[in-house]
Amino acid sequence: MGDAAPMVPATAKGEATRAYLLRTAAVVFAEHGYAATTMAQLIDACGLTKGAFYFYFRSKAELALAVLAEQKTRFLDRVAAALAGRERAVDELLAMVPVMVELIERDPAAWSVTRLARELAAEPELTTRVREPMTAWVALLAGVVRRAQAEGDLRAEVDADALAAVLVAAFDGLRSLTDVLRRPGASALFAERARVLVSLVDLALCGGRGAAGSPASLPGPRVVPVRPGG
Amino acid sequence: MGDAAPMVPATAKGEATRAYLLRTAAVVFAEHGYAATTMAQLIDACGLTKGAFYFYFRSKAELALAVLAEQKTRFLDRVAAALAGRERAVDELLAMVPVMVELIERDPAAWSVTRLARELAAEPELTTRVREPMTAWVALLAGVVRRAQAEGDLRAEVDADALAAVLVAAFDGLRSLTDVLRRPGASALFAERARVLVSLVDLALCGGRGAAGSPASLPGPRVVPVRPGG
Amino acid sequence: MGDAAPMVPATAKGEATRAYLLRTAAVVFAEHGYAATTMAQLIDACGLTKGAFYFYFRSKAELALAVLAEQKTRFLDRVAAALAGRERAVDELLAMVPVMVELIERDPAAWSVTRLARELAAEPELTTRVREPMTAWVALLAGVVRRAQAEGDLRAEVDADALAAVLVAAFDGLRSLTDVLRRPGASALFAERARVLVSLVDLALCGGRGAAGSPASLPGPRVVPVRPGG
Amino acid sequence: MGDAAPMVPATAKGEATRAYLLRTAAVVFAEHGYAATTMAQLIDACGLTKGAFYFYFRSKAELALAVLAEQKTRFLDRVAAALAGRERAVDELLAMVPVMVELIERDPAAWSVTRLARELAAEPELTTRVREPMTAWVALLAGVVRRAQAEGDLRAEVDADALAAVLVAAFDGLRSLTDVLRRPGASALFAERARVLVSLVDLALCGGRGAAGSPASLPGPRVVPVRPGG
DNA sequence: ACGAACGGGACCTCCCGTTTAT
DNA sequence: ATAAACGGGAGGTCCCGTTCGT
Repeated sequence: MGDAAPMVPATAKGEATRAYLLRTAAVVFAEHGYAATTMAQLIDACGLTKGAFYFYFRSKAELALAVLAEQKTRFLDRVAAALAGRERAVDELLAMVPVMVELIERDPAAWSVTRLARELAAEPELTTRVREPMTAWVALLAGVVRRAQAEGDLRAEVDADALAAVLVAAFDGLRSLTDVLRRPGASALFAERARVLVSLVDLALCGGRGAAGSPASLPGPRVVPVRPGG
Repeated sequence: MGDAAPMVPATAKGEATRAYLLRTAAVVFAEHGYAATTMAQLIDACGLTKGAFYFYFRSKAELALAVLAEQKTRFLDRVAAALAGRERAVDELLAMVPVMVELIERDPAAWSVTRLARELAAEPELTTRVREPMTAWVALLAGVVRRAQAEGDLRAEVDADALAAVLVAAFDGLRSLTDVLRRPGASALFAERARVLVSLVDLALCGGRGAAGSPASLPGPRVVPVRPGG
Repeated sequence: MGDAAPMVPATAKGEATRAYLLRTAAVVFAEHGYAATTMAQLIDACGLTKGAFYFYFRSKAELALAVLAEQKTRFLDRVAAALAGRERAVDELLAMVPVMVELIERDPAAWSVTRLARELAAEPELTTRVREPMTAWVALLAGVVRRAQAEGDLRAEVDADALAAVLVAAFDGLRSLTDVLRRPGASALFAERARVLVSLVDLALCGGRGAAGSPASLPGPRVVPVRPGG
Repeated sequence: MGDAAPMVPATAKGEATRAYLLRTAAVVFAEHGYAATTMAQLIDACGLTKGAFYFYFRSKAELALAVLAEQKTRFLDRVAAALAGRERAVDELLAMVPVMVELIERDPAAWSVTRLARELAAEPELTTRVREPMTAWVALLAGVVRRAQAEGDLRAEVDADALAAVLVAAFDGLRSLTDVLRRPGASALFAERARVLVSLVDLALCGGRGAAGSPASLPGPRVVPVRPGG
């Protein structure tokens, strides 16, 4: 979708190799970011030659862009799959964050997208091509929000786009903050804070529905943790 | 003494220059980030010479760290000043985000801190020195939250530290997202979304108090905008 | 593989180039020392490009270390070869210095090793890797001394290690002194003084055996020159 | 003596300061060598200002040259003083090395001269001015050797200049080697090896006289250590 | 004599994307 | 395709000797 990339190999094997490179590069980028990652590292990690590598991707930026695009689709799809089968949109909305947390825990490269996007956005000529993944996320969420509003499960006064943006941003910020303050148990911390975020939304806009049928006035224990570890 | 141990200027003039460099560098860093900022840029942005920089800061990293520290203090102080005089902690809490938004609009370098922190955190040896600004923010917020809880204006079940982290992260993420999606009117968008964030907290945990005396059940128009720009 | 881990060329041609670089660098280092030698010098001395060097050696220090190692082996081997076939260890010992003098005259880079070692030893992290060549020399000599003692040709009371160290040091010092006092005829001077050194050892510890069958009491003219050039 | 330096302060206080700077610089140079020593270090170590420092010495090279000259005189004088009062030249000769060892142990900067000389000799324009200290040493020794020969205590066939050069070179080489192989007990090792050097000379050319009246054929225990520490 | 700032050169390092032989 | 070599640019660091007010 909107690949815009040149050099798409014709053979099936070529396609497979390309996919492999993309996935491997995603991991390396996720670890060091765009600028700090060197072509040599990338090439090494993939185990092939400079020549071969440059056969698939014209340049570092080209590669990063491709990684971005692929990773976006991949993650979006997986989230959609995990969310499928829920009756009401509001349930999707509230389940989304935990699902994402779990996905990220299993595949840390998954959310590398935003980091890459941030770094690439700096170069003016790439800005446009980089917005996609972020806007896609916001759009996805906004759609869910709107459906929930239509179904009467979420206050109608809220601007769906704004709320979606806030949620994406908060999630990304949380990930980022946890990264900076990296220390033992960071992963658990991240998950817990993400839950706090969800419960904020739930309580404010959905009447505490997330708390499994409990009355809105008081958050259920699962949703708003009463002291971490307490 | 020779110039082996500059770093701490002896005269008032020196102090002034150092501060000037710090402020100028903050702006440049805020625009391009750490890695993408070149010493040359820094140098001619402030009109001094290479020597002057080397005189005050041993290295680019040293400079960035100093910017970080100064900016943190500066911003923290200004927010504290703007918040002073409020009777209840919950009012501080709810007012904080708008105050920060305003500060940032007036002085875009102010929030450059987190961007710098993120980039510097990548280098393992700096990680420790970089955590401070972020933790300082979280700690500040957590304090306010706890006071609001003690005063009975904010649900006691919420973990203050987690909530504080979520707020800081969300705010930062919002800023970041707005940056990536930079387009005309981004600033207004940022402000508006920040308000959405606040109202989430207000509605979820403070009973909609921020809505200037209006009953909790429905957000006042000022607080939760019904469609952006509408 | 990419160029992240060159250092060990895969092909014969690569091996040859590496060896060529090593030998060329040895000459340049021998002339100017480590610190005073610039990468640019090195690069155009061998006619290749910056990239080529970086391809084979991570850094200047790395290069110097490699030169050190190669030159040590090389020189050690050549001396060993030139000494082979002598019946008694004492003959090896006494022949060694002249042999080395000749080798150095033919290939001035050969003894650059010690100069490099001295300069590199200054940096604490290299000290360890730099000791090798020197200790190898001392060890080699000490071995010969011990064998000569065992064969009854050299006074047994002398500590072999100490004597070996003195000889290596004296030889190196001589070379160094001659360098500093560089002037026409320095090479001949060096050779002559080296002979004086040998004759000291011969007379003191081997009974003047070096003097080709002449009685110990008086040094033969070949061994202890009566006036230089006379 | 042959100071050749400009900027000789007229006042007594100026003279004193200059001397102080010279001595302090000698220590710093002794530790790091010429190239690795920075002006800032020097200035710092002396505790005064750049301006002040440059008032006394036009440049780093100028300073090093001055240090060289001063240190040479200083050391030469002290050795001469320590040697005075010996009846025969041969005794002076044999005592010289131990005396020097002791001096160096007490004042490590003393022998920094040769290191400085070596480094400075690299720059062609300084070569001439740098030879002095080394030649002075050789000349001093050669004089003693000649007197000993005249007094009949040292074989006459040996070329005095060559022998002197060998001794100076060997001593310096020993110092250098010990430096490179720096490890616990280096100082003691140096002293011991220096004794071995002396005994070589003694046995070869003076009939084992250093061994306090013992017959020439066998080195006395004090002179040629029978295994170190044994 | 001091602190500050100048001013510029040189060096090492790093890495990107290409090109050549084999 | 692989290893080797090209080719060049840019950035950070370092430091030297000078100069300006005070």
